[in-house]
Amino acid sequence: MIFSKILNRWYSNNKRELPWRQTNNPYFIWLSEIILQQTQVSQGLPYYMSFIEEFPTVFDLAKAEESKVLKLWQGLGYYSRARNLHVTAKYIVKVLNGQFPNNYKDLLKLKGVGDYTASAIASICFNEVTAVVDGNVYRVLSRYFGIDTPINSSKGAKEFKQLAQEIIDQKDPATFNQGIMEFGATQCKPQNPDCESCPFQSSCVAFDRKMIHQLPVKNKLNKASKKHFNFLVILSKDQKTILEKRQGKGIWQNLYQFPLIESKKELVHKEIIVALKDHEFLKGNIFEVSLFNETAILHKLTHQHLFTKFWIISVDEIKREGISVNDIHNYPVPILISNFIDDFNF
DNA sequence: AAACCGGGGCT
DNA sequence: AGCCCAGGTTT
Repeated sequence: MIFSKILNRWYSNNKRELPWRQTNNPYFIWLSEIILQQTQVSQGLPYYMSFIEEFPTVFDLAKAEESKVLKLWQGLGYYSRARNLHVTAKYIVKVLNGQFPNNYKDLLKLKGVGDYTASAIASICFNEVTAVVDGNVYRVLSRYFGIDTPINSSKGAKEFKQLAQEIIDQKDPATFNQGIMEFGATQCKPQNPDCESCPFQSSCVAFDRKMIHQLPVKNKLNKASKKHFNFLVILSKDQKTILEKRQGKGIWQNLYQFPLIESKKELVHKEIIVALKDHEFLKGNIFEVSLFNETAILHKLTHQHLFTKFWIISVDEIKREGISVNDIHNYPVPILISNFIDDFNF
């Protein structure tokens, strides 16, 4: 029996009921696909619910302030997704009169939409025969066909895209695409795949050769670098503090944080005092410094390990523009900062 | 082609 | 500690 036939049957018996599977509206499908990039359903689902409630249409999203979009995205990570989501919403409203692109080629022009997302929207919403290749599809195809090309190489990307395009169901690409991803997510899992009850077992190359655990092949990634973050939590007698908006290229762009001193080595109390003397908003000011967490908090990102200390700095008054500590919850902040705000009991 | 970009969950 | 995840953009 052909691949897509078995897959279709498996999917109709095993698919999860998810909110974005109740619709073909490209706005909702686009939103769900952006949220689910690099993100598991369990993590993304509550964010999807918040977004469709707050922004029921692309017009509502386009009207919003970026900081509000980032606030709603807070904790989900890869914040360029949220910034691009907002940029694209405004583009669709202002340039395309609210009309969503209805084919792969035009979808690909949207910021934040690459090959995977364009294929997903084009197939699910418009029945276009374009195969999706996400982490699940890589895994399923590499195992089923016994392909050991590294999936995180440009050669692998081409090879698997072409293969997926060859076996996709021409009549129902939407079900095929969603089915193969769902199959990878819940049955042909990275660890402990359920081969015993798998409908593909008899024709799966990796199962036949006992190679399930060796596939897919992935090139090694670089090790995470280590950095030390010292956040300056400035508190004045009139209950004000300072938050700064992160500018530039690096992580957490356009999110807010306490003033930061970054260093390659761990800093102790004495060194912080020295560094503070030069700080513009403390120069000539009398202040006291205490350390909130004696041992640094380790915040792990994919490419960076951040050893973090929060320094509590008491001053009489904040000369520079400060914010009331009561308003601190309104700003979009990295989860690292958000956790501190909760622990500190602002 | 390689680097960069979060955070949570599992083993 | 290492690996995984419903990828895309920048360099």
